[in-house]
Amino acid sequence: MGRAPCCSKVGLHRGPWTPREDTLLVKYIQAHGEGHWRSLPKKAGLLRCGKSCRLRWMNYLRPDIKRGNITADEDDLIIRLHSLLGNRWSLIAGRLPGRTDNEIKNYWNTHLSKRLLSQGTDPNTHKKLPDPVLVQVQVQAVRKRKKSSSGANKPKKPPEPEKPKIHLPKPIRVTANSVQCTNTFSTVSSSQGGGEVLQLPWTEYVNDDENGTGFLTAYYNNNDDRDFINGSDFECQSHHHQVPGTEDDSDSLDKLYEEYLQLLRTNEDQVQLDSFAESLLL
DNA sequence: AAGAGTAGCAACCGCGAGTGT
DNA sequence: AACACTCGCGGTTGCTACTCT
Repeated sequence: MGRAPCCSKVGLHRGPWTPREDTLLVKYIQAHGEGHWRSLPKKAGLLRCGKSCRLRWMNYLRPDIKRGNITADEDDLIIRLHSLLGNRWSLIAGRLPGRTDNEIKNYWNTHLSKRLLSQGTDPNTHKKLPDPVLVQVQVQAVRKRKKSSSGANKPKKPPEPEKPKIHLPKPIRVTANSVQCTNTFSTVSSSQGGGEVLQLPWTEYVNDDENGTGFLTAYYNNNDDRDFINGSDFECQSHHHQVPGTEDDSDSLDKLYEEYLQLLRTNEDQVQLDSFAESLLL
């Protein structure tokens, strides 16, 4: 990506993680816990730098992550928190259980900032844009609409109403039918041959199921450390479950949201809002 | 059907803060 | 006080899928 590597990475893997690498990482963290990222790759048998391992774990493999389907409430909360906190994604993420800073940052950059712009709001300051800028933004939006509707001969799909985008985890480059998985893992005993089964929050390689929800299940056994590139190495099990520790997520979201609304209703005083923002920082 | 353009997002990077020696 | 090391954060990049022409 154009920059010199931050540390010596001779012989280290880069780019997308393979299922095998994920499995190794998850297994290691299950056994030894998080932390000591520097030494972790070596101990876990990974040819990755510690940073990469940490990132992968934090943004993708952690059991309490919920991915996709950012709700309208969450949308609103993100916008409000951003107006208070700015680009402090980790703080914002901390107020959205199961969401990662990276996901929120991406979601902001690709959706919310554009939406605010189109509504005539500066996504950085959350203030109304000055008219000339607003006009420019609107003109651009109109151009874009014209452009996208100009090939109007063929029957087109109806214009999508600000679609609530469903974020599926990015698929790994293995060809197979996809299914959306929730995100957790757990180790259960296998009914097939007594090997250990590691359930990963993976979303690909597995056959569709009508709910679009399932686990990727990677089979392990002690003397067969498979390379999971081959999709046939997986078995998908459908599960519907509560992500651990999130059963009152909506509650806490609601509470926070209510708290904020209350402040807005009862007091326009910036000092109060600031102190609310301060409290979020703690 | 094919190429060009765009959107989405996982992963990378540098930097700064915190901590230990 | 100075240095080394680790970790976490926010900005950026590049790959892939999708859409348009």
